[in-house]
Amino acid sequence: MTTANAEVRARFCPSPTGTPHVGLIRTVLFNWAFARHHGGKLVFRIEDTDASRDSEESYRALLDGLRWLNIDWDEGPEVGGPDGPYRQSERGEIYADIARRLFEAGELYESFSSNEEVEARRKAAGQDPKLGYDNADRELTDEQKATFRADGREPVLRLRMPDHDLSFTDLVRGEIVFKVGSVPDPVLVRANGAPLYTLTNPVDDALMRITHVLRGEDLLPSTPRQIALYEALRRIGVTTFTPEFGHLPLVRGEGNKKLSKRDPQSNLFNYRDRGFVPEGMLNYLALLGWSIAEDRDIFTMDEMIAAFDISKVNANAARFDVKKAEAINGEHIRKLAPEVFVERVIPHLVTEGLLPENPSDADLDTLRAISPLVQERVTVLSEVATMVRFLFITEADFAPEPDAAAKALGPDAAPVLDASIGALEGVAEWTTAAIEETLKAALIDGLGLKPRKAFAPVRVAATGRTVSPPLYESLELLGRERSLSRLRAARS
RNA sequence: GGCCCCGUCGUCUAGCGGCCUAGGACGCCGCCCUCUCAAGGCGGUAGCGCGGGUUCAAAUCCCGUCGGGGCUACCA
Repeated sequence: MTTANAEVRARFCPSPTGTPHVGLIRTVLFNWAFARHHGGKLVFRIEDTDASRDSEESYRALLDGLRWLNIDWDEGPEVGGPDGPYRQSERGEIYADIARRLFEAGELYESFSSNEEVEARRKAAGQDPKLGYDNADRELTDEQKATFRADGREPVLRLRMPDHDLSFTDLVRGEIVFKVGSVPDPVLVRANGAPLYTLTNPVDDALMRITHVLRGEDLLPSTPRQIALYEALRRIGVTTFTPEFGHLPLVRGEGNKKLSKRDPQSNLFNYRDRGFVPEGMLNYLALLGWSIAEDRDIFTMDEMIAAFDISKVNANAARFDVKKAEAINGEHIRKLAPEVFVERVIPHLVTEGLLPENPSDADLDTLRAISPLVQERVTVLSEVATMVRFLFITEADFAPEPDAAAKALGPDAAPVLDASIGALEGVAEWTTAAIEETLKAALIDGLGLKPRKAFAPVRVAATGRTVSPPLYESLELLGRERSLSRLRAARS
């Protein structure tokens, strides 16, 4: 396996079906980090040769997801490049031409066997039908082919697999050998002339001069036939080298199975909607099969690029652990500059109906003031909404949560609320310090209450929840009027 | 069934022959801080699937075994 050019050219070539899967994103991430680490290129190609499954919506979702994560590519959709087009649905003539050349060179042959016929032959020979196609059509005579055609049958084109073992050195797993005869001749072109993934994927990798193929382990079994195709492509002069392969560990869900596309946990956008930040999402995904150091797991993408080494990627499957993903995400949220945090939180508050599309300056001032208090206590941005809700909700809509009220606004609360109202009415300057001093004097000293008992009713009355940002600051931001009216409302 | 991959705390991982009485992180438990919840600090819980080799020495190498997974389409 020789790499003709020194430049690393990795690629990402998803099929646009459904929503972006976190496993797929982990794959781009590793390709991207690999390419960037080596100062090479990342080629982005869309494998949409199956019109029945691919959709424009999925294609756009893919771009959207990548843009959100700030993963960029050097050649591909929207940025162009020397080997376009980058959507396989637009490369029909290229595949037809190469298929013709391969056929003329004897690398492909016409095969007329139907699945039923193959299965029948396997059974007749006392073999398991699951063994698949039996290479029976390899040496059909012209007369036999003419007979099939006379019956109205059109052939598919199959690749003649070589008569030697196929081995390669996997970048992640080391030496892997597939015994000769263990892989049946694959179909590359349908009877109607439509090219299949088995043809288009290696052909495009060759044409785009891809040097390193890093993909999921689920594609490992297809490697021998791809290497065989590469050998054929080299013989007809389409390319001069075979890329290196590296198979990344599968991402599993609950249980031991591969994380299903149907599982909501696999949907990248679920995480975005819940308020994962790109920095956290990527950091967590990077940990699925790789680690930056023995004693550290929080890092930036620049750090990942600097340290990424494909040979250090772990070969065993990894389970996607939402809890840990959230913890990592929380770390990154805390590292955001305050103004950046505010910017990213706004869309979530808009979604929750707590802010209009274009928030007023007053709203923004309030948000900026409360932000530092919540930034350090959330793990995903959507949590911010529940924490600051009490500040942005209208008085008409405000009401303490039933559970919280039951816990903290019972009969015992009456004297506490009365004392609080009386004391706060006399506060000269409505500031955090003054509120704290006043409340402590009235409740702790005055009523002789434990702090825990003293502040719970006030907190629930003012914020509606037993858990809130720090109380005095919250009251200051709420303002004297709203604070007192909520306390009075809770009293009655 | 066939082919192939994988096997360190519950989970993600470090480890690539001696530094390992196995390190970090998430989770969980406890303590501190404290107006709540977090965050932060401190401490604790828990693991090399099993059996043979090789070696002075194995989580690390080899074989077997068991277990898990992937693929097995005229999908990608």
